[in-house]
Amino acid sequence: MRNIPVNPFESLVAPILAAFPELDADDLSFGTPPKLDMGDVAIPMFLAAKKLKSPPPKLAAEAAQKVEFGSEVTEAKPMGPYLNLRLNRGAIGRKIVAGVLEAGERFGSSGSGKGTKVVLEHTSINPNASPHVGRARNAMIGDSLARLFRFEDYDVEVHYYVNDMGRQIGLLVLIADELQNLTFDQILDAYVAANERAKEDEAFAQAGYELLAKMEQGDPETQKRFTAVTDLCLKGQLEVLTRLGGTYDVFDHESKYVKDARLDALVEKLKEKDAVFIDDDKRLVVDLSKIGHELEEGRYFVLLRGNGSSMYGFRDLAYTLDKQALGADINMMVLGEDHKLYAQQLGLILAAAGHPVPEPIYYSYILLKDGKMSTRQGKVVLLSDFLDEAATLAQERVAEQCTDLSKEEQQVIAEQVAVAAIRFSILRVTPNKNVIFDMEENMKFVGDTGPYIQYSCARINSMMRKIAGEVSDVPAEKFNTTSDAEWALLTKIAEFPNVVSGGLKQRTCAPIANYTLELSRLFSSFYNECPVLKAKTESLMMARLQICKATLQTLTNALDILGIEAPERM
RNA sequence: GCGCCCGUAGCUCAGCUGGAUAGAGCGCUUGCCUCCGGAGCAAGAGGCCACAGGUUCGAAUCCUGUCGGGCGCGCCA
Repeated sequence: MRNIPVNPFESLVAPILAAFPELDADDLSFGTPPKLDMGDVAIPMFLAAKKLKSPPPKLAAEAAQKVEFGSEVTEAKPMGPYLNLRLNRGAIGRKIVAGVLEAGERFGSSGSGKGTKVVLEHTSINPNASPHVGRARNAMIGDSLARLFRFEDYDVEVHYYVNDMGRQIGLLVLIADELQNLTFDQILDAYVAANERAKEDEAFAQAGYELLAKMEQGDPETQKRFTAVTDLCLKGQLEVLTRLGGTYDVFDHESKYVKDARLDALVEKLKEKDAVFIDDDKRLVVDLSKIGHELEEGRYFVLLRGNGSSMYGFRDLAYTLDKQALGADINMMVLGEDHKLYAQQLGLILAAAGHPVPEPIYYSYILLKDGKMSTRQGKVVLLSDFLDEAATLAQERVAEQCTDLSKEEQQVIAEQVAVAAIRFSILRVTPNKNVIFDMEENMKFVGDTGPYIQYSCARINSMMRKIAGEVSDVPAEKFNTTSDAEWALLTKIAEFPNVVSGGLKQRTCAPIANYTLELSRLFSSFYNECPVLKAKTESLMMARLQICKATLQTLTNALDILGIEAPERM
């Protein structure tokens, strides 16, 4: 299918350039005035004024006089530094609707990612407990980013790094042996207990290290025991993450990267720069100050323990090289803010050894109203708990609203509402800000929420169900949509491609989430002010139905990027 | 102590590649279901955009400092 660039104001460019030959298209942009009574579209004159060395207000006045706009412009007047135009809204609106409906599910994508491969690693939760919403922020950000890049035709491969190594897993394995038939629900308690005990029980802690050493040496029996525990965890975690709509292409196990010939070469490169040494405890340590790290804090990076076993970072380097061997053009990973220094350190090492440096996407922690989450104090919101409770509440609403649907159908919808609530509340916040998560607020489904967006979609679907036949994708020549509510909605729809490209550039879906809110609000106003099925004329009804269809298409495309499904009824 | 991120309405957040009168939601006050789905709409109250300087014709947006919060800083992953 063809990508339709919807730039409804394109036809206004040529007349301006004709009047001012010194300018080119890049000097012009189109925006919405703060109030619609100031004009339908505003053209800021700052850039053009700079080029022509004339004050913006003077240029705006001059342009209003000089430019010969065609029939699409009914009035041009300068307002300060802006040239505000009043337009033939029907003609421009028709272009917008036609563009959206022709592009369909591709509307918003410019397809610029075609032929570009992306490897994106995200989630990678330690196998120790059911994920809470804080951990899940990684999964939601990562999954939506994958969807965003795929929407733009990038070839995206999602990787999940399974931390099936390390001392803590060793301890967990020991505890698991004692308890027998460990279940996923018991793992967190077991994990906490194991770490507590290791603090007091020297022999137990030592046994953990020994087990880890055997694991590294490749002892098959030990590997089996580790795998049994980590698989149990991963399976349980994935069950919850899948409920959220997350998908993963490849699972990489940390234990695969204990020994890697490429690391020897990497260490050699560091030696050439005099950046590695063996310390008094026989550890292999990188001195990052030799390869660009300026501060004393975080200067040293340990690769191998005194007994020769590898540290997490050492394995991670091997893993990174392995991912790079896949030949992706873009290598991204979603990391918590606590990994910032660590990722920088890895980056320095990779760069010093002549390897490319992956691109990190950072996010900050989710806080609760009364402070930080604490697994040990039980001050957490488990993702599965939120989804269960939210789905129960949604189910009650759906049962009232959709009495003719089966219980199973109602449950499917309720689950979609619950997922929308959590994904939207997390995704709409800028990733590098802390979010304060309020369980109750997020359970109300009112106001600036995912369910509100879904509700807009359900209303449109409801109208579509009531009419006989299909709504044509080709608007009639006569497209008499002139009200402010219609115009505001249409221009917002036309913004979508820019929102997508902005998100791609900034590597975040937050602007897309906020866009769906703005669009839904404008739709609700339109819906309230403009009768659709009861419009005064047949042609007006059709035009409005087409606006509704274009709105639904845009919302659907945006929600798809966010990983939120829009049920036809709710 | 040092480094990175953040500070916008009572609360939760938009807006930040500098541009018109700083926007939503929740909560509070008022209207609106004999009208396409009230998970909604319309209106009101509520802001020294943390504070202090600077750059600019113009700063919530850029720079510096202060204060407040989050995160990190050599055998955890």
